[in-house]
Amino acid sequence: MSIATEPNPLLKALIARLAAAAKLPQEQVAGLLRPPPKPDMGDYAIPCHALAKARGAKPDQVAIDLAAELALDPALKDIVAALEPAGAFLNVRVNGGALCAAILPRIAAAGAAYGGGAEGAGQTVVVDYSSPNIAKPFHTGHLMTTVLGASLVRIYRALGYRVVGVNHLGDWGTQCGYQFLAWQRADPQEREKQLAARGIDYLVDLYVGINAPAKELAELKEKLLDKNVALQPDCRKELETAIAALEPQVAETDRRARELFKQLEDGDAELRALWERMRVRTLEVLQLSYDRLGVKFESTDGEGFFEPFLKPMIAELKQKGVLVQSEGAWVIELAEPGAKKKAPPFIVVKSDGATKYETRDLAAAIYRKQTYDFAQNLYVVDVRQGFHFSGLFKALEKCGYPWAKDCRHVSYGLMQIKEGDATLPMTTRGGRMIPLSELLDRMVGIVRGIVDEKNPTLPSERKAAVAEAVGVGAIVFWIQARRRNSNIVFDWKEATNPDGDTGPYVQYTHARACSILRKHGASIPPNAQLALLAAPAEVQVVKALDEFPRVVRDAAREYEPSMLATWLVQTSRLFNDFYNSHQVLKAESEALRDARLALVDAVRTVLARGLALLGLGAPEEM
RNA sequence: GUCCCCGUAGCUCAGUUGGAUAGAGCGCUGGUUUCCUAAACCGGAGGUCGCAGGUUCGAAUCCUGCCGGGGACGCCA
Repeated sequence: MSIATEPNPLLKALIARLAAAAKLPQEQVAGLLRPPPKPDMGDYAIPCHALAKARGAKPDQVAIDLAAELALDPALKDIVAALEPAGAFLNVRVNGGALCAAILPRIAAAGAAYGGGAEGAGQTVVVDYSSPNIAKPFHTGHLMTTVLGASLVRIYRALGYRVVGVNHLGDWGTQCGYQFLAWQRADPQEREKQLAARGIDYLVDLYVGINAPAKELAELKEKLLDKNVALQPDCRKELETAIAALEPQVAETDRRARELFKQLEDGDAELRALWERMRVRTLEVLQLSYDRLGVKFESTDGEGFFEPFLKPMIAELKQKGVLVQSEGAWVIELAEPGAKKKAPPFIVVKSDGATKYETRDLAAAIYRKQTYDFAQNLYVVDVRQGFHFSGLFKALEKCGYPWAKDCRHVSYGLMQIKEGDATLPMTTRGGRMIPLSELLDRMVGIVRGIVDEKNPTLPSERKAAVAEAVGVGAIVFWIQARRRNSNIVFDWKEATNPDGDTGPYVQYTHARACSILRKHGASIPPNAQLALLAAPAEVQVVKALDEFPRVVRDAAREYEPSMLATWLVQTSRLFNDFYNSHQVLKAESEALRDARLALVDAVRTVLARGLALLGLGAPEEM
């Protein structure tokens, strides 16, 4: 157990004495200890049901006996303020000042590293996240994986793990052929300009544009086949004519696109250079948005990178006998012998001989194990691909890789955006999608208006920095404020509500703490009498800070950054309560002022740290 | 049809390794600025924790069945 997760000295002593009195191992007592339902009932409670069995007495009596026994313990004299049996529970109220004096120095000593640890030393975690497809718009769905993945990277890194963030770019497939073809047809100067300025958005335009006739054709055919609509003969004829006119054109485009992609696969130098250029430029433009989110990848090996690995892998798997032929395709059978319903196989090579993204995922997983020797391999991908990943992991198991159990699909729900009274899905059919940069800009613009209103005297460049941190933070926090599997609706107005469970609320609380320290000017006195911090509001805040290291670990274990967000809001609320009811700079005495300054400094440190782990900035004023 | 996720206050959600009287925010409503940022704080109203069984001293939490919402399910990614 690292220092950070060890109970604070006071709690440790309490646990030791409780364990001795109850004649139980300390770990068990530590596990039983919990906060009472209401803070005014005490600081820690121990349920006595389990103890009652061992003692052969009623739980209520055990609580009473234990209280009497502990009251006589000299080691607890300065620690415990009250021992109150309440039914089957024993409530312990500790000496608040002593508790603060036990907790705050640990935070001051750790500083910005508080909450972190070294338990991950020597272990590697691979996090596959963001991973946009270059034929599809980078929209709010990618924002989810990017935000969640980046937080997991930071959280695991804080715990001492070596973390490899991978942006597994969807940069391979027939789509490339379509994009090449559209590129060839585009004006040479215009296309350069567009690619340089818009990156992936331009590639998507190319793909969508050249696919428009095919899409139209598909829609016409659907209309013709729709049994629910009775078509007039002349209308039917019209449809048939339109289809006949489109069909050769679409077929020709498809043929040429496939041909171009085949050429790329076969190593055509010119196409390869173009592909590389598109890929690099896409990443460069994306990085502009990534920078605003504080995201940086260790690897950008996309699907194309794994192309050379596929043939050898397929050959090896065939030789091993894992890859078998089924209905013309090469598959890994996943069906369990005794299962009621036959699970579909994992298709590695299509019946036309082409590979699929399953093939590349398989190769990528093997590559990652060989290259990084991960302890965990995480895929931050939306929940709809759950079936794919369970298949992938089972397939890896069938291939005989024991590390298949270390792979995990970190799923998340869908995000929609609220516009007025309407709720728009991020992938509207035919409707325009909001590009990421635009989403961020709009939010920052809204926040800039609030800053202008609330803090007009702030210099302009400071305003801009605050608006950026708070605007982007509002979105980033909103996404992480609920458990990742729930579907979320983004609400422009609510996300910036400083009274709500929002990023701006936490950031504002942090700015308040900074403001006090700034007004104080001088450095924090190092040897404050922390035991003076005995008011309930003070003790509640310090106890919350004490919880932080555990919350970081829970968030890592559950892959749930939302746990940090929840903690940040709760702690902010407690601090604001303290702020409102107690003066710091004009405290009753200098000694009390110094102690409160230490508390404020600790709050500032830990809130900033928590925000940073979630990818939010922490402006010192706003 | 099979599998996965979800169902808690009018709305958005915490709480789920089983523990006491189920908590926040929004919205509604009443109050707090000679005081460190009122982008704040405090109070009030608001609940058959989807339904029904079961396990347990104890269930929002675990098990079974059902209802309702979303998603996936052999050659798209």
